[in-house]
Amino acid sequence: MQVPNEKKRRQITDAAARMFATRPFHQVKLSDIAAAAGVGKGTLYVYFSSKEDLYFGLIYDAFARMVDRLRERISAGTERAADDLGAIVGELVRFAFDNPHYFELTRMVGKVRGQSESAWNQKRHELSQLIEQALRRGVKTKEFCDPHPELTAPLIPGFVRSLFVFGPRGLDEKTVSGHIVRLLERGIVARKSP
Amino acid sequence: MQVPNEKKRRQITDAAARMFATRPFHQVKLSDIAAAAGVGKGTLYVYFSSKEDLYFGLIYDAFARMVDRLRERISAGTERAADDLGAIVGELVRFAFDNPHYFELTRMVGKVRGQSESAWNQKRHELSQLIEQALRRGVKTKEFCDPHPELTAPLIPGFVRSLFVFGPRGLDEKTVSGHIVRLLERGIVARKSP
Amino acid sequence: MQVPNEKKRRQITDAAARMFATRPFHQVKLSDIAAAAGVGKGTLYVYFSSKEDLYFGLIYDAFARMVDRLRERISAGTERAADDLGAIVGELVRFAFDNPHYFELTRMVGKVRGQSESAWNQKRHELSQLIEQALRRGVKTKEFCDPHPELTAPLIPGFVRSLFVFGPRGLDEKTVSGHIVRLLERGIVARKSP
Amino acid sequence: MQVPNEKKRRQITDAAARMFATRPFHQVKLSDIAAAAGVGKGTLYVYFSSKEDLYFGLIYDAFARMVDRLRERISAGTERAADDLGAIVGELVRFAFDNPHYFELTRMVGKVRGQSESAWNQKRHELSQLIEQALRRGVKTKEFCDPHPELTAPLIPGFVRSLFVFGPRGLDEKTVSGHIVRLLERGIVARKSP
DNA sequence: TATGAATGAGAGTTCATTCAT
DNA sequence: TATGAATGAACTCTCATTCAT
Repeated sequence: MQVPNEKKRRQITDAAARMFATRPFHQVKLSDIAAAAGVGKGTLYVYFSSKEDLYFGLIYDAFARMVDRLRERISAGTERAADDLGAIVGELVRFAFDNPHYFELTRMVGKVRGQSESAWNQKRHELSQLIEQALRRGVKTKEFCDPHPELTAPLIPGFVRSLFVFGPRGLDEKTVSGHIVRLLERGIVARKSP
Repeated sequence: MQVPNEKKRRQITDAAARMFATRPFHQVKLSDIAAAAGVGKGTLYVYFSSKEDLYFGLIYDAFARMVDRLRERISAGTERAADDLGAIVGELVRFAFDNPHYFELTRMVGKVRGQSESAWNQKRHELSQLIEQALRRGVKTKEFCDPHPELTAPLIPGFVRSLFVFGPRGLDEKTVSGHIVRLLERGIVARKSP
Repeated sequence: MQVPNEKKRRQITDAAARMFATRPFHQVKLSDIAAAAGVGKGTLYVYFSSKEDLYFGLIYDAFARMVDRLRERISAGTERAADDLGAIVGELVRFAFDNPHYFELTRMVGKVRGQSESAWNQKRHELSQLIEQALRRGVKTKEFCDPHPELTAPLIPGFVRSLFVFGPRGLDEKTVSGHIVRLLERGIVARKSP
Repeated sequence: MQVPNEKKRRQITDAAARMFATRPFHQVKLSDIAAAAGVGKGTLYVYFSSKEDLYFGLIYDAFARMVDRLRERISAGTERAADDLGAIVGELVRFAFDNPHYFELTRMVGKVRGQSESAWNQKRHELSQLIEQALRRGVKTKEFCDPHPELTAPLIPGFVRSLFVFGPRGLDEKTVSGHIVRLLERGIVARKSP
C-alpha cells in the first residue's frame, strides 16, 4: 500500500509556495497548484483540509524554519547582543525576501481554525521572546539602552514588513538589513564625533 | 435630495472600509458592502468600476486625507527638522489611532495592478517625499546623519503600522510616538554620556 | 428593475419535477435543471437555497396541492363517509401517479432544516387528520366498523405507496384505487350472500 | 484466520445496512461504511463491484432470509388459507420488528437498474408468488373473495411497511398483526350481524 | 440615477473507484 | 487478500458583474 509521503507533501508545499508568492490568495487556483506539483487535485485534500489550510501550513513551515534557524544561531547567548540583533534582522529580511506574501497571511489569523493556528501563534511567541531576550541581554550588558524592550521587540519584525510593503522595489538583502540595523542601533540624529 | 453624489459615495466608502478592515479581500462580498452602505448592489458600479477599484479608492481616500493633513501641519519647512519629524510621527500615530484598521487595508498592495492603484501610489509618493524632504533637510543642517533617507522615509509610516499590528494592545498615543521618535533619533545602542 | 417572478419560479419547479421524476436525487444535476428551465444556474439560487431545498419545495408544492384538493372535496363532511374514503384514495393514487418519487423524499425528513420541513410536516399532519376524521365519522354513522381508526388512517397513504413500490408496473389509476377501496371496505374474506 | 470470506462480507453488510437505513443513498459514503465495518475502503471492492451492488446485495440478503423463513413456515399449503395468511402477516411483522430499517432500504428500488437488482426482484417475485398462491388457494376454497389477488399480494408486505413508516410508534407485534389481518379479512365496512 | 434579479464562468470540494504495496 | 493513498471527473455553490425596469 502507498504510504503518506513526506516527499509528496513537499512537492505540494513547494508548488503552492511558488504560486502564492506570485499572486494573492484569491488568484491562486488549486488546480494550478496541483498541476504544478504534479499531483491530482484530490491529493491536495489528502494532505490539507482546505485551501486556507494549505496556505496556512505553507507559511507556518517557512516561519517555523526561520524561527528555528534563529534559535540555533542565537543559541546560548554567548555572542555580543549586537551580533544577535544583526542575526535576527538578517534572518527576518531573508525570510521576507523568500516569502514575499507572508505578511498578507496574518490577516487570516483568527479566521482559520484548527491546530495550525495555535502552532503558528506558538512560533510567533517564540520569535518575540527571542528578540526581547536579546534586547534585554544587551541592556544588561550595557551594550543597549532601551527603556521599552517590550515595545522595540515587536517593532523589529514589523520593521522588515514595513520596509517590504512601503519601501522601494528592487532592494537587495544586504542594503535592507544594513540600513535597518544601523537605524536600530544608532538612529538618525547626528552626534559629535568623539 | 440634492448632491446625493458625494454623500452616497461616502456611505459606500465607509461601509467598505469597515468590511475590508475586518476580512481579507477575497472574503468581502460586494453585496455585503452594498447592504452595509444601505444602497443597491448596482449602485456600487455607479461610483466604482470594479471591486478592486472600490478597494483602491478606499485606501486612497483615507490615505489622501492623512497626507493632506500632514502637509498642512508640516507646512513650509521653516521649523527644525527634528520638530518636523516629531510632527510627522505624531500625525501618523494620531492617524493610526483615528483609523485603527487602515493598515489592514493595505495588505493587498503590490499584488494587484491597475489604474486605481496608481492614484494611491501617487499619494504615497507624496508622503514619502514629505518625509524624505524633512529628513534630507535635517541631514543638510547636520541635525541628522542618514546615508539612506530614501530607505528611512518609507520605514517611518511602517513603524507606526508595526507597533499597531505586532505591539501590545492598549498603548496610548504619547507612549507610542515617544518610543518611535526616540528609537528613530538615537537608536538603542548605549553611548557614553558627554 | 426586475421583480422576483412567480412565473420563473414555476418554470424551475416544472423543470425540476420532470428531472426528479426521471432519475433519483443524486443523478439529477442542477445544471440540467437550469438548462431545462431555460434559466441560468445561478437563478436557481435566487429561488431556492440549495438542491435539497429545491427538491423539497418541489414535493411540498405537489403534496400541499393534493391535501388542499382533498380538503376541498371532503369539505364539510356532508357526504357519506364511504364517498369521502373513495375521494381520499383517489387523490392519493393520482398523487402517486403524478409524483412517482414522492415517497423517496420522506427519507430526508429530519435531515433537511428550515421552514420547508415544518411546512411539510404541517401538511402531512393535516392529511392524517383528514383521513382519521373521515374514518371516525364513518364509525359514528355506523357505516364503518373499525376499532383502531388511528391505525387505519396512517395505513392508507401507506397503501398507495406500497402498491406503487411493490406492485406490478403498468397499472392504471382506476384499477389501483378500485382495488384499494374494495380491500379497505370489505376485505377478502368471502361472506355468504344475503 | 480461515473462512475470512463470509465473516467479512457480513461485517460489511451489517455496517452498510445501518448506514443506508439512516441516510439516503447519496449521503452514504463508502468510506463511512468501510470505517464502520472495520475494513479498508478497497476491501469493499473485493466483495462488491460498486456502491450500487453493495446496496442491492444488502437488501437482497435481508430480504432473502425473510422469504426463506416464510417458505419454511408456510410449508406445503396443507393448512387453511386464512391460517396461511395469518402466518404470512405474522412473519412479515416479525421481520419488520427484527429489521426495523429494512423498509427504509428499499427506497431506491425501481430507480436504479442493474444486474444486482434482478436478484432482488427475483426474490421479491418469490414472495409475491407465495402470498398470491395462498390467496388464490383461499379463493378456490371459497374462503376468500378477491378479484385481483395479484394486486392484493404485493400490498401485504406494503401494509406492514406502511404501518411502520407512517403509524404511531411503540406498537407491539400482536396489535399490528391483529389489525392488519382484520383489515385484510373483513375491511372496515360495517355489516349486519347474521 | 438606482436597483436587485439574473447570470454563468469559475472555484473549491467530494467521493467512487483504482492500484501500488 | 487487504489496504488506504491517489485520483480526477463531476458536482454544488459563489459572486462580480450586467441590465431590465
